Amino acid sequence: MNIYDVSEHAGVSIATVSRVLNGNPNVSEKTREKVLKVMDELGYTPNVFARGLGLDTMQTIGIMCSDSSDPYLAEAIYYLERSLRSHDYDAILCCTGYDLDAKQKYFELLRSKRVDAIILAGSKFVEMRAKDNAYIIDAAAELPIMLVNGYLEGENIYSTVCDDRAAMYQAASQLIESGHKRILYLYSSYSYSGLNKMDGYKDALHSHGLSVSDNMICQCTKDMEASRDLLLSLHRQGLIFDAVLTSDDSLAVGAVKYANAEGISIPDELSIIGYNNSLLARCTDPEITSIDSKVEALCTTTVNTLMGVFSGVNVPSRTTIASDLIKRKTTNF
Amino acid sequence: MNIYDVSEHAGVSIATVSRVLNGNPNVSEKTREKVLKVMDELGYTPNVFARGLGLDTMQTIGIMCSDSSDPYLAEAIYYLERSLRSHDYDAILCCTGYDLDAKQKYFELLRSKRVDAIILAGSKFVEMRAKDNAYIIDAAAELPIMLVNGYLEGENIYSTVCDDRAAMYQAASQLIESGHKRILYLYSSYSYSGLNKMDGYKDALHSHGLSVSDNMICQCTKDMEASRDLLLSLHRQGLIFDAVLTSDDSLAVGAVKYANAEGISIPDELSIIGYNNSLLARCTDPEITSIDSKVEALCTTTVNTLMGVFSGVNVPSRTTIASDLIKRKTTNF
DNA sequence: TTGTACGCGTTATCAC
DNA sequence: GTGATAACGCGTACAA
Repeated sequence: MNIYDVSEHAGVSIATVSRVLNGNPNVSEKTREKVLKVMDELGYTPNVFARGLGLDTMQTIGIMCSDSSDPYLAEAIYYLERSLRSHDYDAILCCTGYDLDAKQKYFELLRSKRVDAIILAGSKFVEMRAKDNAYIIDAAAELPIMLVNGYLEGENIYSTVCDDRAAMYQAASQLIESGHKRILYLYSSYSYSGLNKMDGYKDALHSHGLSVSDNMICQCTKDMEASRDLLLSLHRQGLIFDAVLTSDDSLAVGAVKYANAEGISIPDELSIIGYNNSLLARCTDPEITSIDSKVEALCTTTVNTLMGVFSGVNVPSRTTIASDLIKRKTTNF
Repeated sequence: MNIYDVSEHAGVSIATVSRVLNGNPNVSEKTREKVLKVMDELGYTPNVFARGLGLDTMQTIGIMCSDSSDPYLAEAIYYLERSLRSHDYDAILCCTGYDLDAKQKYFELLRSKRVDAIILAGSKFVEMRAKDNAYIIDAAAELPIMLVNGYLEGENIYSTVCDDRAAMYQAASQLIESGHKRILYLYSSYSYSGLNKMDGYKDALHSHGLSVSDNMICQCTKDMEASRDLLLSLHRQGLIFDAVLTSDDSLAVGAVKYANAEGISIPDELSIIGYNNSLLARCTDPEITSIDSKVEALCTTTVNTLMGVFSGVNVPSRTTIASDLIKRKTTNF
């Protein structure tokens, strides 16, 4: 079943069928109706492979993410897919894990599939060493690269980020201004976003005349049990803290578990702030005050920017979206 | 950069280049090396669109799911993608929502993209009325349809399901045997899986000589706040229950919140069992005993079955995977 | 307004 | 072991 069958049954040429198919106005109403009728009768569907070959596009975008089962990334992928589809683009998903070699391998794989663009979802795709990002910058010569919550400078590379630094600055400041003096900072990675968050925390302490001490900044696997255990052990080692600020909700959940386990009252004795405002923040008792990093806005903006790139509009290479602090029961403000 | 360029530079015909590309043994070692060298020098990558047109496949599978941000489905999609990719297949994601018309529309869309198979992830794709599933059964004449945790009978349709009925039967039985007499059943939908779960609950009561009463079976939006509020209102209306069995972890989280809010002691006064053993079950205090529906096994089995279908092996049209009860702190066994 | 003919880059079927 | 050539199905100049 192809365009020739349709043309034959309708008694017109394939060019006319193609015109009808693509809404070309240079077809008489009568012919159009005849062709549409035949298409319907034959149950004709254009062959996307042939179309792709001719136009050199299948209207498909590659989405890379380290782990789509992570609540934050799962949401991002959901919004990206929905948004892309509303623009008639398909999304090929590719979960890469965290290994640089694997990321590069999958990146090349997607390129070989001739996707129209690659979206790197999450902050795990920008490496510390510049040379490790060269493969992205090089590829951008051939197709647009979109970063969701990551920043990389380069021609044809577009970043949409949440203002993590400001978000953390604000959160830490509110903690300080509500009387907290010893804020423990818990983070899980040194990504672009991770570093910004930490800077926000440090800046807030500085601005308020507090000193930043290394033992109040702790790295922890992004896992609630790991976070709980780390806090338990720090507490037993005698570390004093009256607030925990975390780079991810899962770490904050661990903090709530720690407090509940030790009979520490929240927020009277300990305040806790999470990040991402995911489902997790609403699971615990008390529910967690969390920074909303605006995933949906981040994703739709990314897709809108990409559509701008496709249509040749001049779009910003970097868009920053402000976050919100969602106040719940783990803080006293 | 195409096969002609390579053939020209290597001084061979395109047929030979194609043979080298596809590992055809009828090429002399010398020629092969020469061609490979040229390919490397020119940075040649075969055009997947052209290949797709010729072979009528792009090695792509469509994955449909109602909402990929749901923790359970997000995990499923992760495992499906990973497993498909390990077999050199791409995954096109399509989030459909819950509306039947939309599901049908996207189903046809994926078919028009000529994917090699469609995976329906989650139990939301089998409708109560048989005629509403006709579109799936019809499509199966042309491509394999795989259901993950849903069952539909039909030629070229393959289902991989968790034994929800047995899982619920076991969970309810354990509650009864540990002294519970009034088990409230909370569910969110009438899907294939949803009905099986409910049957398991009812069967367990019957087997243990307890009567099933309608007011102990409550439907609730799949949302923890909705669940908490429903239980609060039931409680205040005077309904007595000593256990809550739920069709989803989010409902169980709501039950924990309800108990914590009312000062009801878990598990002494109230036992709670969730479903899916998702992240959510580990967020609360106390952590929730939950039925592990074995998503990973479900997904890898689905993909393995699909590969069997592709290779013409005789595969079962239905595979059932046993679940596990993961005991935590909301039950006293 | 409509039709012809070619290009897109493969794979596969022949001949040699 | 290798090469010429025909599909594959569409879009689109260009011609009519």
